[in-house]
Amino acid sequence: MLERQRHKEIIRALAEEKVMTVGDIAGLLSASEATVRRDIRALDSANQIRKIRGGAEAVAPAMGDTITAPLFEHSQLVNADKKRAIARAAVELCDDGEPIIINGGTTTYMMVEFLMSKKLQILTNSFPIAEQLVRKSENRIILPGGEVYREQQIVLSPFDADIVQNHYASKMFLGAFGLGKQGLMEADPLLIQAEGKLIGQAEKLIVMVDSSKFKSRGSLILCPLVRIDTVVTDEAVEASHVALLNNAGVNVIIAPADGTANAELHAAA
Amino acid sequence: MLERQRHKEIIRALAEEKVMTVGDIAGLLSASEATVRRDIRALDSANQIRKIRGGAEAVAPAMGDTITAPLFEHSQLVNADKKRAIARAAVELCDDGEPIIINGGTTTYMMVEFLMSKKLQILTNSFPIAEQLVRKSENRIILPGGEVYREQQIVLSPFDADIVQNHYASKMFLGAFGLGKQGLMEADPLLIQAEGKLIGQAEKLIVMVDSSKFKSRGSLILCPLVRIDTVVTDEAVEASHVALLNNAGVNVIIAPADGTANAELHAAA
DNA sequence: TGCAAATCGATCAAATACAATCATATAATG
DNA sequence: CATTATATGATTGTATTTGATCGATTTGCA
Repeated sequence: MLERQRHKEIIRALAEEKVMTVGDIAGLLSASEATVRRDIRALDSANQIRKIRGGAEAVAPAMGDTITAPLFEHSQLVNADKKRAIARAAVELCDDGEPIIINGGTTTYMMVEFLMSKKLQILTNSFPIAEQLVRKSENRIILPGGEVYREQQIVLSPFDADIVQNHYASKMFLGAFGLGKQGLMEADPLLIQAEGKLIGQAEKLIVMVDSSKFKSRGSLILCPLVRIDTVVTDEAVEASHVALLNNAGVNVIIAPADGTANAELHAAA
Repeated sequence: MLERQRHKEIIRALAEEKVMTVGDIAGLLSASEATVRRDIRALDSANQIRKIRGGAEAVAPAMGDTITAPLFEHSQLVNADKKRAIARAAVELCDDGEPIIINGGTTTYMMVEFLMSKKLQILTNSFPIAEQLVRKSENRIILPGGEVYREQQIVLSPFDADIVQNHYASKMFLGAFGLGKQGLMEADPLLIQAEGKLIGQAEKLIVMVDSSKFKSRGSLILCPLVRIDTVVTDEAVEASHVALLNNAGVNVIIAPADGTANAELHAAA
């Protein structure tokens, strides 16, 4: 049977059964389990079905149209591989059930892929992150109140009284425009405002920056280095930058490019 | 049996039984108690059910216009044509630029289609409404802070301090579980709280109920009839119900079934 | 209050499912 | 026809899940 036929049949069968085991599907298609696993993986990455342990399930039919429109444009493609590796390493720092905060941005958005199988309590101002995780994961999602800004894709309110004040997390993940000895730099005043609100509600700050961010500078200082607990970056980072961070008491995790090996930890002095 | 199947089955069973022991669930699933405990813990941390000593209970005895997830698709089909007509008539009441509030629910969700071409300032606790309008319209979308409840598809917070306090709207649109001379009825205490928060921030209440809602009753009174400014319903509504509402000072708009003709206004006495 | 029964979480061994790899079969290409 | 590319199925080692057991904790009842 052709691959295309199998895919169609799997989707059709799942529309009825909702959930099927690998064995069930293999029997239905008269194909080996290995092939079925490959089909499931392919259909899952195409968002046609959802891969679960033991088999597959139909994608949760939401109220409206199924949405797969691009959430971000260009900047997501810049250093995408590195950002993905960084995101993977960052998610590995989380334990199930842990309350975390995720600030909006293209780098942190890459975490979604790895958060799917987690069960965390996630407070995020990122509308796309919330959207994906509400639909496709079992994480508890908490949103701050405010207006949804389309350009930045974040939820932000100019008011102080917000339920964010009632939440506390062990870790907060955030990207940045630049990172240097002055601290964490940002360029967009709106983002500064959004991040500032959340930073106070987390114990440890985990900054996710690809190595190019050590060069670029933002005009606005978000927080000093000492406030940062860990920086997750990629292999291309210079040793001097790692040393700078370590001296400021910041741990540095270098995410492996291929994602197979373990992340390398450079503990602060 | 697959983990996901068990989870689904547990949620489904709890929707009926409200509360079950670990042993009951283990028997139902033909699984060991250890496994059931693990499932309960997982579903509890995902906020799908609540873990209690000895077993588990449903997280909310939710019914009414805001509906539990599995029923959501189906209930959207119940009276879909009427709900769509009602939604169209409701949206026609809005002028561009106007600040409005939309409460979550299947009836109000039908407004999305007609809101696409509008440019309103919309405060809504409905996650799917926000999702659609953020992506496909130019309306300004404002969300209250809180957790996203998957069953009800709404954003809700147990805390009082919320940016909702800083917003005011000329109109609030909401569905209901029932509507009678006692007032607007709802079934879920949590929803009462959520709706109550929003109701205080709006000048005029516009209730959207198909004619079947005049029969059904909720156990909880959300607000008295006099608080309601307008009721939008369908052609099948009985004259006595219209009279009842008019006598209480409530305007009644009857949405035409085909949507071509104009809505018919029965002004209050 | 104190005791017994029930429930819970942690731990561990067995069962199961997984991804990766390799060999074979099938199809496409020159 | 030979060769390359692709798809399939089997195998292997690893990771996850499951169910049983045991001590700790909580609950119900006297």
